[in-house]
Amino acid sequence: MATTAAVPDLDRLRPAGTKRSSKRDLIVNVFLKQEGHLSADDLVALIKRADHRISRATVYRTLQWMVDAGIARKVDFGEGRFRFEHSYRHPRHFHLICKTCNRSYEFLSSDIEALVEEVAAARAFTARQSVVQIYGTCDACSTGRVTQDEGSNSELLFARDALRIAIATERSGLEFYARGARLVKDPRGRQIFHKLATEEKSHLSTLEGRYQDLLKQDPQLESRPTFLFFKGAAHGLFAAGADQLRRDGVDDLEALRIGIRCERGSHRFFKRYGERFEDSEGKRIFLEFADEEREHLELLIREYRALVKRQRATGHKAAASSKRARAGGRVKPGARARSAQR
Amino acid sequence: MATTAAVPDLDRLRPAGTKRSSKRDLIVNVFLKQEGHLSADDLVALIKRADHRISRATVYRTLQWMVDAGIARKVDFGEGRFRFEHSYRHPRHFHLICKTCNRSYEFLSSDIEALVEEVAAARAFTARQSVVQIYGTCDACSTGRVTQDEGSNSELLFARDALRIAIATERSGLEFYARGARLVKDPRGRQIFHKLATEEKSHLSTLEGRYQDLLKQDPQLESRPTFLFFKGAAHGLFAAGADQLRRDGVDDLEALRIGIRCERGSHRFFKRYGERFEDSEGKRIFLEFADEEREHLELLIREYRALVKRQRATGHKAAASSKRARAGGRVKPGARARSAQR
DNA sequence: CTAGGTGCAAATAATTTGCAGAGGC
DNA sequence: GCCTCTGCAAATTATTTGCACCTAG
Repeated sequence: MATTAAVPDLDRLRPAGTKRSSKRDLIVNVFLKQEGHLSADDLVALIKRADHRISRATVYRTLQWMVDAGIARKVDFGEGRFRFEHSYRHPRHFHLICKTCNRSYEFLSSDIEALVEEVAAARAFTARQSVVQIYGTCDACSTGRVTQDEGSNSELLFARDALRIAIATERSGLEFYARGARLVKDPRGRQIFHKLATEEKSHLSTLEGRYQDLLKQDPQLESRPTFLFFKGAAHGLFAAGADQLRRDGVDDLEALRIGIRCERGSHRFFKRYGERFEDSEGKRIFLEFADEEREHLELLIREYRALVKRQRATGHKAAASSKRARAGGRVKPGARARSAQR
Repeated sequence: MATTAAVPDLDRLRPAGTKRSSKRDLIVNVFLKQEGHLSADDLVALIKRADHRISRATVYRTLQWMVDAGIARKVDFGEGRFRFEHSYRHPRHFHLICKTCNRSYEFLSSDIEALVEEVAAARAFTARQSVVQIYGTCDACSTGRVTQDEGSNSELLFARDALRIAIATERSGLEFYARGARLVKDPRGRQIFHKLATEEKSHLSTLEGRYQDLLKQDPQLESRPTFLFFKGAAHGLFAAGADQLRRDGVDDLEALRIGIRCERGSHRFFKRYGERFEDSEGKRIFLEFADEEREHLELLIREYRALVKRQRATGHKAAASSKRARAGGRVKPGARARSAQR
């Protein structure tokens, strides 16, 4: 309910050449105050209660208008009629649809999205949108337990899960740098890892603070079911990196390269992932996190170059590392642009 | 077209208490001779051509009848009306839907299915069926190239891809046993691995022969796009096992245990996977493969026990291995029953 | 004043149904 | 002969539209 309770003042994002009207305003407001997936008929019934002189046709026309304005999204659950859900600040998602009670639940899975993209690519198909619907029986219906408050808007859930993912990544990053600081022998190299571990720790506490703030907005937020399913890329990256650090024969340059690889992957992932959403808190979280990862990346690259230079000056291992030095150099800040792509 | 061209004589799988009728037979035959996704109206048009005295209502009634009989499946591409596709010997699948030409393409992704199951489980939702639709523009429409012969029924494609997966798994199994035969020091242990490598090799050639037979049914079969997308479980199993073999300190018992783990995982996967399909060649391929894996599994377990016994008799490493011996023993043939669950 | 916005009733579109006659077993 | 199948026309359901009138900018 709290979702878009306050009509986004962006109510004026209305389609060009469109006039304001009190009836439409009423319909839009009633729609926004509801949650879930309303059929045109549900909405007509609600509207009639508020003002029975508003006609069915107007409701249909307004629904279409809302879809054009980006306030509503038309969804088809195979019932032979359409339903409408909030679209403003409400990320596109997938659905679990209970055939017993006809309620529907939302979720997002970046893992599924990634596979869908792969399939489309394999068939040279340009995917514009995808629909994933799981039909069956919901928990409430199969256990007969009370209808949980499932309410909670997905904007909040999305932000919560985005933060959880960012935090998990940050933690494994911290673990990576902490281990690096222990394993690297060269005092200078150790110092770099130390510095980055400190950085990560501070980011981590920022993120955790933010997570706590979010929880304040809804006391039960933490206990609500997962909305964003995700195992992808970034999670495993630092863990894998940490494993690599443990292998013997890892010199300081190599350790830095591993760090660069991790940060680059992480940055790309979050950037790309954040970009696919409509304006929302979750989107912002991903993009800001991507930025922080980029800063680490740049820091690592600077240190890497400095180290290469120093070693070259000393003639130390210079020959053995020069090829790789160039490989690391490829990842200069300018690479940012490329990261939006695939 | 060739799909179900010959009306499956199983035409008599018609719903109980139902009589035969020449009109219905006609409609069913016309439907089966078509391919793709027909709307009720498309079918009416086709029927009218053959016998214009058949009414629209009868076509609708027959469509419902075919759905009940398992000959047709009702699908919804969000067009505001339903379409119907073959269901007999035609595995459930997902769709790529071109908004430009309105054609739709089929695919199956066990990877997506697995994720969908995970999501459902996380939400305590009992999934009965799931829909995955990718909307966009198909290759033909975006490149303007000729309409490929896409025809080819999915029964064949499914069988082809099932075989490819089985072959790939068999290959990696072969690789695993071959490596085992090289690495294991104990002559007896080496012999076991050798034997299994030989087994795998013979299975492999059986599967490859079968693959060749399949190709004969459709000269272009091999070049058609992937129908079944799959990276899952079994692929990586043996590869991971092979890696483990390379670690030092792997004694013969340990090597056998690794083999057991691989075969068990592989067996479970194929069994479970085969079971989720309707009767089809692909289903059979998966289930037969699961059986072969089970035989290997049993063989390995027998050898494992024999080895444990021998070592115990010699007093060799007996103490160190006894705990693990029991762990291995858990996997007795009776475990077959359990593998269907999960 | 003029281009939207709205109500009402009629029009579509896809699909279903009641009923009387036709046909399979 | 009984019960299902069929045609036809009318009914239903979800949604759209034509048209005359209303109202914001």
